[in-house]
Amino acid sequence: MRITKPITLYRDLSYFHSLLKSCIHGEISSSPITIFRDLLRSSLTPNHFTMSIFLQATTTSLNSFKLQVEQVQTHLTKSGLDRFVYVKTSLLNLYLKKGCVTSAQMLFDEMPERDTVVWNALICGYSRNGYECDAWKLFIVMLQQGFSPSATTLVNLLPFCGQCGFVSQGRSVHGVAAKSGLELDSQVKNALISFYSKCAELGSAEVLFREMKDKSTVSWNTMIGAYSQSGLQEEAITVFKNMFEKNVEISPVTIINLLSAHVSHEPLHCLVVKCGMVNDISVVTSLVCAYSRCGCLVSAERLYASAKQDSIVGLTSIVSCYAEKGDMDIAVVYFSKTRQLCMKIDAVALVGILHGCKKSSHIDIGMSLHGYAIKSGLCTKTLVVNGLITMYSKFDDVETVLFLFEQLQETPLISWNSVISGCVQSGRASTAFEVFHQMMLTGGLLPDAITIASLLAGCSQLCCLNLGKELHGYTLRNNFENENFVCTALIDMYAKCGNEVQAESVFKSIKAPCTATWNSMISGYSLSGLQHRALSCYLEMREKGLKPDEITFLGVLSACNHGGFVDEGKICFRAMIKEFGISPTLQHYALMVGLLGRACLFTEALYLIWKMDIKPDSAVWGALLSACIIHRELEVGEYVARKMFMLDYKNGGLYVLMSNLYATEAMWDDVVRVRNMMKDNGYDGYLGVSQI
DNA sequence: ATAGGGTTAG
Repeated sequence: MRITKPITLYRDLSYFHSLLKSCIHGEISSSPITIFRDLLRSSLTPNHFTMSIFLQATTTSLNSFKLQVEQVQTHLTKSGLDRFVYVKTSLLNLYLKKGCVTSAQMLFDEMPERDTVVWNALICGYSRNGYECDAWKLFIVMLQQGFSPSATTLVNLLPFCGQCGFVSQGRSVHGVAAKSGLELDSQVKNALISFYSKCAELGSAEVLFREMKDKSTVSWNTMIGAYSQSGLQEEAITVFKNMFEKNVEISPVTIINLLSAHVSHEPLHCLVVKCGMVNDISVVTSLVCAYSRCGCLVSAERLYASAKQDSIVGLTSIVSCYAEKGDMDIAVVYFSKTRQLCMKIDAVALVGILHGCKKSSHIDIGMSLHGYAIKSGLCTKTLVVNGLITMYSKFDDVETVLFLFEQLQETPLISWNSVISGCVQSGRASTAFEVFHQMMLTGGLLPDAITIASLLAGCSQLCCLNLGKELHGYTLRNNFENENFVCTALIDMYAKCGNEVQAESVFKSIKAPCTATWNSMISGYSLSGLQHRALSCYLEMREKGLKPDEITFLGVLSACNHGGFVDEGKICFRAMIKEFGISPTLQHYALMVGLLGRACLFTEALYLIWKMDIKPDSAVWGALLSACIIHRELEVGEYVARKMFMLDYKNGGLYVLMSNLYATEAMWDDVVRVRNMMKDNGYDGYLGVSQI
């Protein structure tokens, strides 16, 4: 029989130190607090070294509380261990990690001596907690007090200089780097490349990158990211190819940056599998986003489900995609999942789902999301308020839009733009102009292409040619003439204000019009009664190799409708479905039915309606009914009227149309019957109100 | 040090 001797561990300070170090590297799951308590229970006394490692371990672990930090500080003061600079630095880092900026600042102010590491820690902590200006001021004080910055100092400063648009500050960091020789440091160089690319100085970034001799994976990634953020996909791919040829190791960030440059995701997915990155949550999340962005929601959801970890970003991209499509039921299910998983919903996640509240049937979801925004405190974020403004303008609730806007703490241009376009879209163009006037008086902001495009849409609505011309002048003075949205709005404005010649001259001045611009010209011609020109414009567009979309066909079909071009209309309608894969909307059907009906092709029109894969609305039936009245087609007319009555008995126009039809046939009894029906239902035909 | 989800436009 063998007796096993119990193993007794020799537990000295270095044993506890190595345990705590394992916590920092995430090698063991036990909490640093537990280890520290064990240490105190043994007869050992922690020294300054123990405290420093313990504090670092606490900073990395997620489950420590403010109360415990204060206990630690008391312990340090009592034992006198806080006289060591690096122990205090560790404590400072802990405070900053927990967001206790004021405590950290107090600690810093009380320090009798400081080294570069402490300065760096506070600069970094300020910028991480959103106090970028204070970080910058602290850097100045540091220089004034004669401390030399280290590479870490500069590397801490450059990211927020890039993100917050501190262009001149970032340039002076470059100056400091050049003077001190820190420019040679590869981390500083990478940070500089990133800074310049964020400040739209891609040229400077390229020069730095080209001159760099010791390019690391991070340097290559940074350059790929720089091109991707500027929308230069080809250049991003070229950098990646070079990187690959030079056998530079790729990292998850390489893949993420390529995905955000909208590089085709299938080959990248293969690469991810090959390189064994399938367990990297950031890479998988980016792939989920790429799949949902291109509408492959099934793949996105499957991939998301396969991930080992949940992520708010991946879920948000799926939610946003469903919301965008208008599938609010599914979007809400996924959004609730986020909450069930106890994930912290942030501004981006909330805006993603808000974006989907477009129809009046979504008003309840929208309002409860607004309630959630208030409760969670997210309502203070400009991003969220902008999202709410857009949502309420889709509900035509201009009063709430203006109320929300007034509550904003800061009003960047994008918020003004949201309100202005919101008012226009709600049919309140004159309010939009009032808001714009206020912006010019108070904001110190200048309108951009988006402001102008929204205001031009307002001019179209009000038929206000003079204002439109003024805006046209502004676009010429400010070189907006190449902005697609502005050009399109200009053409639309001139056409709707009856100035077809100007609309055409704007169109002809554009070097490479996009589909939307062609669309506005086609509809413009059709609106001005130039149906033949509308059709030739459509043909010209196709000759140029541009792909028509569903808006194009609205213009084309309405031209055919007004011109009575039945054959052309049929050809275009077929081309739209067969050649371009566009499913007709209710508006397309209404135009097509009207066209057939007016050509007396009642059977064909009825067949088209019966074959529709969506439920015809009163506009579709109404188009046929109008044709019946023109051609005194009583039989079809009565059938259509019954359909319309079942669909919407409140439609006053229906009764008027029907009584007119009976009147043309001198069927006076029926005229009286319809008029009585109208009175009984309380719709007396006076529902329509003219604006002019 | 590099990174993924987002608000305004015809």
